[in-house]
Amino acid sequence: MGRKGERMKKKLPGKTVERLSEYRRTLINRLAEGKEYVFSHELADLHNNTAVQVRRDIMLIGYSGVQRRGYKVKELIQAIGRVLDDPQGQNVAIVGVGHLGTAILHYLKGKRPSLFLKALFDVDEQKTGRELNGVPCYPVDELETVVREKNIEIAILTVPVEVAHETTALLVQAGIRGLMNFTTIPLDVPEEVYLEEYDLITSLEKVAYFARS
Amino acid sequence: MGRKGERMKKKLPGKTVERLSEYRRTLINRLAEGKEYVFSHELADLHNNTAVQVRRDIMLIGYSGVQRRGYKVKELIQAIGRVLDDPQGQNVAIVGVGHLGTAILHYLKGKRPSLFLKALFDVDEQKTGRELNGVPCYPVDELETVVREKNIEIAILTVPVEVAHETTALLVQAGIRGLMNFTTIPLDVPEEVYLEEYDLITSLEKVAYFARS
DNA sequence: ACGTTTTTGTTTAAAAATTAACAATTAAAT
DNA sequence: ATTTAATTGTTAATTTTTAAACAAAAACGT
Repeated sequence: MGRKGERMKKKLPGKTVERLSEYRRTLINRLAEGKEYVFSHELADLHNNTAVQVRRDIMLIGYSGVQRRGYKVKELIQAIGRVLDDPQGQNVAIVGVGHLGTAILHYLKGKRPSLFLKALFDVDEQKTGRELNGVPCYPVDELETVVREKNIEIAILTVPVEVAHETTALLVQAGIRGLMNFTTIPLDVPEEVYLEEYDLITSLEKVAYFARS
Repeated sequence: MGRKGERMKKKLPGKTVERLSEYRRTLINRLAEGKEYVFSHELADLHNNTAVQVRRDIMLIGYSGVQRRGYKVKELIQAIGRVLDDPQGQNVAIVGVGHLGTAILHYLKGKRPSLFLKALFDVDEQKTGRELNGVPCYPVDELETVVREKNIEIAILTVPVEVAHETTALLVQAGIRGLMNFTTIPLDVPEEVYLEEYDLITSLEKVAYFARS
């Protein structure tokens, strides 16, 4: 894959991507506070990691700070954006508008300018056929049509666990490219779909384990 | 720490703990379906990882399967429980009963027999002073008292981001041992408190990044 | 102007996690 | 009974991730 000479941005390590996303949010806050420069050790302290880690992450995206003054906040935000954000933006849907779906709907609203929350899906007729928090909600029956028409690349799966597998099949069928799974069972998707599993119970059990003496 | 001869279970790698938690849930389902044995490659297929990884994880908890027949489902569940679960159980609270807190409240209910959801906290007087889904809800003012009285070790933080830091300070003050942060800013806690950050936006940006070609 | 200090960028080393390799064992097949 | 195939347990190798080390550059103090 990727013949010699072919142009092809190399993907960053997953952990680095996560950290960059976190740095960016902190930086946006700092910028709003009028801070012009930031040192690697400042970012490190704010994120419970080391200055070296921060510098390395920033090095990987090809941005350079100025020695003895740190990184220029505004430029660094832009540099992270060039790597993390798609220039055309990416369309997102939330599938399953229960408590969790609703929470995410509110979280996301207006947070990331290059991620467009374009559709919600639910089976409850109370919810479909109208907008929730400014986003149109469709019946799951129309999922494939809507996903294709609106060119939705990414889905957040917050349906009840009983229908998780069948809903995933629908999404894959509709040509989704990325999937965040918040249900409590692992999913199976084709290789070309990027899957991120997030299991609440697992996280809690992990905290419980390490919180013990 | 840990003088020679002192009994002291060594902690497992975090990743292994996560996987064990996931295996266990799958195993519980398999047991309910009447399956008596399971092969490492079956578990692997269900969790998008390799048979070697599964065997290695199981090896680390000191359980042995029987060759050519796999692992005995019931025993493996118990073996995982001996490692992950506290014999006395651990008490948990959710701080912030918005959509996310409510979602977690419903998720958790009756899921893990050794994690006891003992209290909710909120500032909204509509919610406090009564039970929600069978769990008593207290005003945040009473946090320290209730946490100490009920011996709550673990807190799930689902408050609005603006009060995340101050609420964390309250929890630390009250002697919490583990903290799951669902707010969108990183927290700072003393070393003795185990902190797990889960950032929704970061996860979504990661999916967006890797979903791109 | 010149040395000192601070902070970056990058290389090298260390640690952690994953994967591969394979001997040992056991059930099933012949 | 003997062979064959399948699966575990564990060691070794690889890869990935994190941390350490340090030269180079730039602001600051004198």
